[in-house]
Amino acid sequence: MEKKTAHTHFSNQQLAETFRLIADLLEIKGEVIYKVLAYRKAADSLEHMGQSAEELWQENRLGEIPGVGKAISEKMDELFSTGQLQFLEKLKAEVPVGLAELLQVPDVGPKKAKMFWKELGVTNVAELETAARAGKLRDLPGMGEKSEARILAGLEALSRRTTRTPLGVAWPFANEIARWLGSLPGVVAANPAGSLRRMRETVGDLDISAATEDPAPVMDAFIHHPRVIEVFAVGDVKSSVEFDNHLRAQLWLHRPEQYGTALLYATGSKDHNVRLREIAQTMKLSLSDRSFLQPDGSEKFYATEEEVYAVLGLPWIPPELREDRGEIQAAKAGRLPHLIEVKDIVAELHSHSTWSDGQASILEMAQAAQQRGLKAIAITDHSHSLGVTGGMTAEDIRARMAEVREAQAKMGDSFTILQGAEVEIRNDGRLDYPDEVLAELDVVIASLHTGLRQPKEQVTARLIKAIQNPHVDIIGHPTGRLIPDREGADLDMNPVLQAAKESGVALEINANPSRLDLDDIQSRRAIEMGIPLSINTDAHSPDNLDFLMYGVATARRGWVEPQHVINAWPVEKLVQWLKR
DNA sequence: GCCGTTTTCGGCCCGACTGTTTTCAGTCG
Repeated sequence: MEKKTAHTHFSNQQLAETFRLIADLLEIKGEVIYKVLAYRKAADSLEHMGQSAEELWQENRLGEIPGVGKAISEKMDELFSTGQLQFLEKLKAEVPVGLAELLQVPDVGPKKAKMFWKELGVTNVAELETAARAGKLRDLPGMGEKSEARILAGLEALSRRTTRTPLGVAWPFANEIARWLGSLPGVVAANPAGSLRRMRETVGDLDISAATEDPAPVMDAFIHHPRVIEVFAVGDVKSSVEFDNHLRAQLWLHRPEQYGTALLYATGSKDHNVRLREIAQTMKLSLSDRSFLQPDGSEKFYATEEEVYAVLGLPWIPPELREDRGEIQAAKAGRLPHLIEVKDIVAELHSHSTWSDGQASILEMAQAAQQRGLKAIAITDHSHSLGVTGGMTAEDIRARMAEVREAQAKMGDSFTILQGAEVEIRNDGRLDYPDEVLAELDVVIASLHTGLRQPKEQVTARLIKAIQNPHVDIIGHPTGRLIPDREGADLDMNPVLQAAKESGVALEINANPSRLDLDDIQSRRAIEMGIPLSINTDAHSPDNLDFLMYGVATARRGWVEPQHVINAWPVEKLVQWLKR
């Protein structure tokens, strides 16, 4: 059959946004909630699947997407074929589209949005603010002065809130709070939960769970933590605050004997939990955050997640896998991956010294790596065309070799320093050094730093040309994205992955929490294709080496095992691979 | 609107918190 050609291209992200908008407008209109949830579920699937919906559409395979049935398939078909969606246009004529953004305001949901629209003619956030300031909200049914003030505060928070918080900011802070909670009298356990525990690259609010027999003093201590600047809600089991760094956090308290179900519930993801509850239902059990409800109405409590999974006939599933991306089926079949861990990494293959924009000498970087238990480090300073970094010329590389040898002598035989460079991929896809210079290096990383906004065909061809250079070992931060500010290059990933597979080049998972590039989904596709990965910190100073945990976390979310990662191999095997 | 080795029709998670209420509605996770 002939392949279909799209009238208009839509990325999965764009499709997801379209269906989320439909869901919001339908909900405000008052459509049955399950129809609304169905659109949101389809949007989630589109966002989280590794494949492009447009490709599936071309092959008439849209129905394979979980949560996409006849109606939503037809809507995507119309979008690809015509660039339009009549259903949405009619919906917009019924419900002002600006009302959807009202749902972003804390304490404003579909019911209130509809009421503000019908009673006051409010159709967007700006009009809501005007109405609230004029004191018009307080007289509406179910509203009062307090509700009006909360919405005003919510509007202010909304204008202040930028984006989701990068993991690299949220993780250290949440753990500091959790450790502090754990040190309070009577607290048996305290953990970050939610997307933070699943190590998603960005997180919204922080979810923290703790176990104690005596919740009142713990809750009281929490809301009076010296860094808390606002308390939004406080109850016996749950409270919600904002810290002075503008991170918001919820604390859930549970009795220690219920902590297993509680932590599982709070960790999510929502979809993972839904699957677990479905399994429970087949066993005539009802799983909640507090217990398993038995058919006779009694409850059984479990203190650990391991016990909860065991009741369901499953092994414990690492939080990074809990995204409903096949982990439950794998657990059932006894085929969970043996996920890579930080301790599996033996070598850092992407680091910088004072020979380019790094802050430390080669020896200092090597010593810092050794202190962290590594057996080898590649010093991969920038090449000269990346002017801002003070990159090396070919002559600099030869001069640097002497310093590497000196540092190697001081480090002794138990630690290896590799000669490397992070070579710029120029605008035409050629590398910054001639082949004979590249041949002298142990490790060649090729990276894009400029021209990331080139058209898809051009930037993809450029990267593939670099992949095909026989001296290149690793592609550094392949897409060039920066979290949360900059989208990566508009790469066509299929041919890029295919080229990496054919050339046997490793793709990097850059562990810098502002990069995490490749991401979890792309990493999983790469290992499924048999492409080797390399997890590196891109350290510009000794303490940057501690970014490793974020790269490993991203790899774990991508189901990566140690054998997939070249710098988790024994050093001898790694060195041999580099010489291939 | 989606989905099905319990169903092609009838489910789809539900409890905590707040505010405005005299027993509940809306929001949130």
